[in-house]
Amino acid sequence: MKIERGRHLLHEGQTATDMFVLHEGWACAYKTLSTGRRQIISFPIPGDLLGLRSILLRPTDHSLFALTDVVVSAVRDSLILKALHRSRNQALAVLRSAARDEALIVEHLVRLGRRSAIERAAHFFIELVERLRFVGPVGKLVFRCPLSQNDLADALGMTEIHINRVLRQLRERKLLTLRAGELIIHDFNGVAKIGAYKPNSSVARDLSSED
Amino acid sequence: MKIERGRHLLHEGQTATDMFVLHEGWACAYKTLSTGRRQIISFPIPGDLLGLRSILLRPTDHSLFALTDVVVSAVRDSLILKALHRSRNQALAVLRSAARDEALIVEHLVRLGRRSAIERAAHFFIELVERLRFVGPVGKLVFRCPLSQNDLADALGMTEIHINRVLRQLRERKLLTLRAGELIIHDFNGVAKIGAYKPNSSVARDLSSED
DNA sequence: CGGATAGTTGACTTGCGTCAATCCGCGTGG
DNA sequence: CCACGCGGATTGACGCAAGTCAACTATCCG
Repeated sequence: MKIERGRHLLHEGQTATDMFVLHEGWACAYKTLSTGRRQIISFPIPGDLLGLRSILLRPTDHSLFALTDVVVSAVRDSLILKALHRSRNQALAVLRSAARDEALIVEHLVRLGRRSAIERAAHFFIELVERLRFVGPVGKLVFRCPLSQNDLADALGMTEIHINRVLRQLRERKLLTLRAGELIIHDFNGVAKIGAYKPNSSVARDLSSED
Repeated sequence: MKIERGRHLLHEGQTATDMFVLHEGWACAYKTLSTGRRQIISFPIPGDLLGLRSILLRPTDHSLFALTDVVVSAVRDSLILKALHRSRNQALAVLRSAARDEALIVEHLVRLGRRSAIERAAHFFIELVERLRFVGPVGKLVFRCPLSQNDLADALGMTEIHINRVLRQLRERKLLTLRAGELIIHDFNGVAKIGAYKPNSSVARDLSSED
């Protein structure tokens, strides 16, 4: 099932009947405040499960949005319920996936609460890179990263203008460059240091629980 | 099982074998940064399940700390696994509880990302009051609330000094008073307005899933 | 060429942090 | 009964990180 860039998979307040597995493309989960400001909760990437919470707690508290063209498969809620019943391993897999989501959200919360703008950005990019599973800590690393500065601002709790200044700093200090949808890490260790990044096992998807 | 004020139920990095049901008292879940700063993730209150994530993702990514003397019962991880297997309802109950936790954390994340200090505080207190289940939106409301200004600061992502100033403002504007472990809401609607609080169904514990 | 979308930059303002006292309530022991 | 110490709360002066406002530029695309 293809969804094109700029469309929603799920709207806040909606009563969802299915969740999604993301196969290709980038999405984000976000909430909107009554003032119109947006806070991005997470950026699911291919392989992630989206909207589990939305089928457990209805109506849903967040929106899901396609940042690029996206390929997903929808999973009907009744299927999840069946999976819970079927085998302990499947139930455990669902639960683990939820726990992993939560861990990522908690990490994001800590970023927002207790770090400066540049630390937040550095920490975020390192985590992102780790999630993309290119783990080599040394040398030049290049990734596709179609996030706009506006998206980053809404995720990292700052203004567009300020994330721009932060990115400039990171670029000038030869730490990383984000341009034209491409993220280049010039100095992994340098960025990790600014972000005070602690390697975290729950970031990587747990393969053992997939069947 | 009694735990006295100031003790930990769980340490970050530890490999937990059980989770807890909180019966009496107040606790908090937090993470520590390498700089020594602390970010409080949540304040579980009686009736809440603590540390589900810690038995699913090991070693655990957060600490659990008793803010007051606390009464809990420990639940061995094997029991949870059995519960998953036993009945679809029990599996669903565990999953719902996890989802509710996550919803609360997401709400907290949005607070930190996109609200000013006074908005964060106001929003936090309204949510707290709702969780304590005294729902009446009008009149004078009084609760036990043993959180120190330091705890609040670490939860709301600001300094002790600033939360003090914010509390003073809320007091002077006759909105709420926090003193000597007692929270008094003078003007519920006024506070809710500052916090731009949207009532949220997932805040209240879901009784239907308890058995 | 014009119009939309995203990124950049500068000047100015402000919310919140930092540093440094001081205060208050309370328990303990001389 | 008073002195002392301790943890938490309070206040003031000052500085800075990040927000706001307002252009301006680059790129793409029809």
